[in-house]
Amino acid sequence: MSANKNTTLKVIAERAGVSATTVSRVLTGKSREYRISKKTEDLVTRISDELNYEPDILARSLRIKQTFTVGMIVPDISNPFFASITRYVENESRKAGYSVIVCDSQEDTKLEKDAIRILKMRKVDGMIICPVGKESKHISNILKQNIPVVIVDRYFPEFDVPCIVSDNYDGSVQAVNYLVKNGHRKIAFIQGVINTSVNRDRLKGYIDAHEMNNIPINKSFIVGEDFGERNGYIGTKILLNEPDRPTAIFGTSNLISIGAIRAIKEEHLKIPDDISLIAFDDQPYFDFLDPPITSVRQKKDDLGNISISLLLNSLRGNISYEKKRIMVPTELIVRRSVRKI
Amino acid sequence: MSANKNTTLKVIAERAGVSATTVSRVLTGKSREYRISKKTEDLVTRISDELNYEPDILARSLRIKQTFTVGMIVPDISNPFFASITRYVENESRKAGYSVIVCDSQEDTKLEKDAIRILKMRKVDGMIICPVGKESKHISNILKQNIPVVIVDRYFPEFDVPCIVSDNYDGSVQAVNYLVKNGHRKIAFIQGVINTSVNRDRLKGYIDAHEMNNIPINKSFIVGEDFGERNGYIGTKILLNEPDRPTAIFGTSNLISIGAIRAIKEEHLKIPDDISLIAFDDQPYFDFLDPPITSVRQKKDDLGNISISLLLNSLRGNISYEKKRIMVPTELIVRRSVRKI
DNA sequence: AATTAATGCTCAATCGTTTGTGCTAATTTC
DNA sequence: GAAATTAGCACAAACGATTGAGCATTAATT
Repeated sequence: MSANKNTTLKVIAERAGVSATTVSRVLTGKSREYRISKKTEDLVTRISDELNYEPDILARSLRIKQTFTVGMIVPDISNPFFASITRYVENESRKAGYSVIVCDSQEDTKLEKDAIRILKMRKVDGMIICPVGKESKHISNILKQNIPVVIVDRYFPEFDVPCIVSDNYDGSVQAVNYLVKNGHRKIAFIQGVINTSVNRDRLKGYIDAHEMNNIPINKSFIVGEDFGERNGYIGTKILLNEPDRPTAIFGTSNLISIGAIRAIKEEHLKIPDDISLIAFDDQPYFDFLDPPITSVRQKKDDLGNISISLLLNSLRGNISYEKKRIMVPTELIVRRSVRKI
Repeated sequence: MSANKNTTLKVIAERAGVSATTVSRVLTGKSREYRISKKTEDLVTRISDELNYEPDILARSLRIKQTFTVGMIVPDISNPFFASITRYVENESRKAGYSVIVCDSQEDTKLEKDAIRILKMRKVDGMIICPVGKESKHISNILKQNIPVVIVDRYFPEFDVPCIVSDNYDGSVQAVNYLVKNGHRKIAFIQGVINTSVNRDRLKGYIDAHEMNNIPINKSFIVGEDFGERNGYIGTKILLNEPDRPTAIFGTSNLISIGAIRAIKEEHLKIPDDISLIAFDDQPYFDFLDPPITSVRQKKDDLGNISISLLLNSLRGNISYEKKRIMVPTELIVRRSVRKI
């Protein structure tokens, strides 16, 4: 009925009248290799089934130096972006026989370091990290210890490790181009955590798109310092009180954009009549906001699935562990938050 | 520098010229108890520090039958409701020295059973389960094996186990009362997964509030069968095409309500002019929807924090492990999706 | 001075697997 | 019919920690 708490190899061995070694070999599918007779094999498997045997995973892990667990570190699990990625990672891991230990770094490098220490202590077979992104040394240290790691979302150009990232540059270019096409030339940029790859790439896209369109950059239009709602709110407040107010705001995260909407409402302005808004990282509810928000969609399913399958591959020893950067395309979802001027 | 991969008790023991036993006792703080001299104690701790010793948690767990891990099962980690709860659970667990293994049951009882099997196999010290809620036997089985469990969100009245739930009944009563106060008498109810406690309690609140206000129940106003967006959409479509259309819709989850909004827009109706809407489970962005949605807020922080601290308490052997149901109050957040008629 | 008590530690078993090596009996080979 | 294979398994040592019991040595007691 219920799994017997104390069925060990030894118990099965006794009942079958063989050694624990033999039982182990049968149950790990090594009967052929070690010439266990069909008869004993059947006997052992039968008894094992009857007793509902489940190997003690701790003992096994201790011996074989594999835990069949992967560690996942995210800056904020309650952010739908990371929650979605986590979901795909968990699903695929389970199918492959791995469990996922989740750590939330709360956008804090210190906690991230701690999480890495803990995951190493727990002997995870590999890690998927969505790094805070401000520092990288503690992450390159993992590599030196030969623990497979996959980086998602924010990457570090300076060292070789598989990274799965959205095409942030292109998404940013698309967004700005779209604004320009609609007549905007005064486009503000509310950035996220400075010195993260994500922010750098989006900023570069913003700048390059301006150049491509021969529009000078107004430095006071670039504000902000993290990906949170509050930052979007504050940034927007500042922008709206510029003497030369922008005609459009590009909020580089879903939360930043929500904060921007709050500030805009507070100033009794209308989107898009008084000011246009474009967001990064599309959310299901963007369709139902007032007005529906035009945004750059990131493919969270691909980010999650690619990263976990890359990790699993390298865990299985497939040398196809290419130390490459994988770009997942972004897509502009046009709704009604941008006005033609 | 980096944690030495192979510092074991034995290594320290050799360097210190003592036995592994002594080292173990020193490092687990049992020097006094086993009369280890201050001198050896200092020596051992010094060497341990120098070598950056971290105990092998697998070996230790194997021996002491504790893993310092807790399992967390949720129906959908990408649902902000569960993601938030998970966040609090993870934070508190880490502070207490526990790690969290997260499993996503995808609202599927079969996967939930599987998750339980896996977590047991991994010898988690305890579990926090947000059950799918349609079946309970597999959960009561865990209890029989004396694994501490805390249930969150959806509970089972039939057996004794700590449950942390929102006051769904009261939230529902508040919502209906508010609608009635605004002149509504034809109130539709789009329900979630039938036969879950959450749904039963919300439905009962809906019904009782009708009774309290002497309003008869119209059975065709009760539709739906799960907590998803699609269900909200379909339910609303049906309701809007009733001959005797309701004047207000009560969507019993955030996703259901989003689906309702989609259907209402599709039918070219206006909230709240043509139809009023009230949602269960407030979301940060509800404030920015068109119009801002009135909703019943659940305190996810309390749900998460109470459940993990209850579990940790019982893990620490505090007999205060009361097999009780803990109700977390809900709160009506009035915005502008309900019209006075 | 002999006995008792306290001090400071070690031995060896144990947790449940896995694995290299070795051993016996049956079978094949020449 | 002796030697060489092969089949079929068991022994015992890991993995790295914890723990009850025990053993010297020194100090205290009578």
